[in-house]
Amino acid sequence: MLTIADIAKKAGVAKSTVSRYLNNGSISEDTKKKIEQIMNDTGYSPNAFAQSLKAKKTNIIGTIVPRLDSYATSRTLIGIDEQLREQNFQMLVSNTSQNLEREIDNIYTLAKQKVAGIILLATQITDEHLEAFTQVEVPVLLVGQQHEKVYSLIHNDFEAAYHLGKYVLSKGHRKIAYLGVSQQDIAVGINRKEGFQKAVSEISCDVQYYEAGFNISSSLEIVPTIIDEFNPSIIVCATDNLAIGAMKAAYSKGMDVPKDISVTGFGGYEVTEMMHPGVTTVKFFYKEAGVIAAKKVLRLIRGDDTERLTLSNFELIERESVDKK
Amino acid sequence: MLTIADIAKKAGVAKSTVSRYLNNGSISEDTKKKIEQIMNDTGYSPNAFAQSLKAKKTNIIGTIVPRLDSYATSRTLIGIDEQLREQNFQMLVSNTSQNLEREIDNIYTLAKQKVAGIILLATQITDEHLEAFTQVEVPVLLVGQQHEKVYSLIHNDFEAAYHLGKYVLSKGHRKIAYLGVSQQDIAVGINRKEGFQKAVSEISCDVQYYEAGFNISSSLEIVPTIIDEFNPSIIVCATDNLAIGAMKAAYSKGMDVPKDISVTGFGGYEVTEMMHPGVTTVKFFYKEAGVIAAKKVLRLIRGDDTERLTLSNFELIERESVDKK
DNA sequence: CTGAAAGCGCTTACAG
DNA sequence: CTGAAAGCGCTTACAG
Repeated sequence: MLTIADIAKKAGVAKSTVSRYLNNGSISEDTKKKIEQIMNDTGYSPNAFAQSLKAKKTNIIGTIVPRLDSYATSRTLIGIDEQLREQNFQMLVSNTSQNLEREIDNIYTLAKQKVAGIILLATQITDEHLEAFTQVEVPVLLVGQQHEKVYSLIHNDFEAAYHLGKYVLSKGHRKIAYLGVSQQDIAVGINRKEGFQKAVSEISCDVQYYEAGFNISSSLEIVPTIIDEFNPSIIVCATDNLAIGAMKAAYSKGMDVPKDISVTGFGGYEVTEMMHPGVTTVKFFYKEAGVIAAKKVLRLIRGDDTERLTLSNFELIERESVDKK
Repeated sequence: MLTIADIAKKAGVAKSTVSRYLNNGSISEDTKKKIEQIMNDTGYSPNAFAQSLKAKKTNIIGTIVPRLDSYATSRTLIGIDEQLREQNFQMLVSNTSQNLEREIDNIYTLAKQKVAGIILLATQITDEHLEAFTQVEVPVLLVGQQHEKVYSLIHNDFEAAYHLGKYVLSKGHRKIAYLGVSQQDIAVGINRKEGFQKAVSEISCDVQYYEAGFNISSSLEIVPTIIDEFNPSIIVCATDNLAIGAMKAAYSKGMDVPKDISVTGFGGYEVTEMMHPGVTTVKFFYKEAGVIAAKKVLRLIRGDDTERLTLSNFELIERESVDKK
């Protein structure tokens, strides 16, 4: 393994000069060429530990995720990773298994590891979060949730839900069950619901609101009751998983989707396309959001200015799970 | 941020003594207690960069994955991460986006980063791989593929496929399409196929073999042709994704699964349960395999002996996508 | 533009 | 069992 001293000797200069070359300090064209030559010949690359020890920072971006086995998470990570790699940064992912406490811990741990920045795929922001953000002197970017005190990148949940609501109404549905999630989750629990509410408020119709957990089995449980008690013509679900569970539940009751009941999802998971019937849903661009997120932390790190809140786009995807009434 | 010098001063000992405490060298009960006390009071934790620079190794396990957005990958990573965390090791994941060259590069890069070990979620092992394994002086564990020269953990593809084949036959199917993948992939392309072949060789029946890529759309393309030309009573797919595509394709042709044609998957992805009908498949225990993998590299690192090849278990899950003939 | 020197926070022979 | 010193591979004022 070559060190900076080896390069310096070969080039006939001092270590500091080589270091300057590496850190784009001012050096003459001549020495620059000489060093460049040797770098190429030897394939030297600096020892990251030594760099970090001295410079007290790294080119690592810590990414904290609530879970690894989610389509949204995976795709977002791919986007982050790609962009970071391009800029010679490295992604370090830290999984919290939906444990909020571990999320807080991770913020401190990553900071201690001297990461250059932190991207948090957030579910909710507590006071402990805010405390941690101010304690650590590392730029933090929220993805998926927003908070006025922190730089955030969110999917346009409100607009998307409004859009989807209008679409559902345009299909003639007037007896609608909305299956949402806990309001602790601002983006999914509140923004989506409110966007939808705005849409249905603009026309006279019968809407009932229900709440489930985040997993498929949770909607599998509640949907039969919804059908028995309310018998809607459509179930609008706050996530694709909920929609998948709803469809499964409908089938179990011997109903056909969309003939007997329509269903919509939210998120645009790949699997919604592969189901039968395909699930009408709002698609978010997770990978693209990841790319934007990476660019945004990098700006934060470099001190370039960037907007407080960035909105990522959406697209309504019409498939077969919604019937015209 | 406290350094080892601060602790030493507070404890009235030399830095080397504190270092010995940290690295369980021999020190007296007395000084041990004193230092322990101060550690607790101050919440000191050593600078990982300095440690790595000196000790020339880390407590990081590099994990190379071909893709991030796969159920198998995600679940395996979760298992690895959990186990590593428990043992005070850290997981660094590196995504190659199915680029073999990047896979090789990553082996060298991780080694240069002084990771303590490497776990490779492998797809195929080339000579360049073997070359890299011997070059780097870091323990390497293969997961999902085996090679006689490398420590490996695989799912029991052959047995599982044999088992599934017997099951299909027991359901009365005698005109069977097997939809496999490239034989470059030993585990999925060869072992599964051969296990299945062994099963069908034990009884007289009509079997045709086909090959697709790894994604849903690939089977979506080929399955209509299979149905038109061969018209099997069942399509046995080498992966769940292929099965999902096959079902979608069947529906598109106006056929009902399982009434008109049966389908089986392989892998036990969560979504197979949520489809309608549920997909009969072989389930692998990815997360558990991840845990075992982590334990295994740790043994390798510590020089404890461990078996060359470890087999992870499977379970046949009967659902509704297979009809009795 | 360039070099010599100090120092980042650890670990590890070497003596005692 | 313990301490003083050297050194891991870099970076960064400080002089020139």
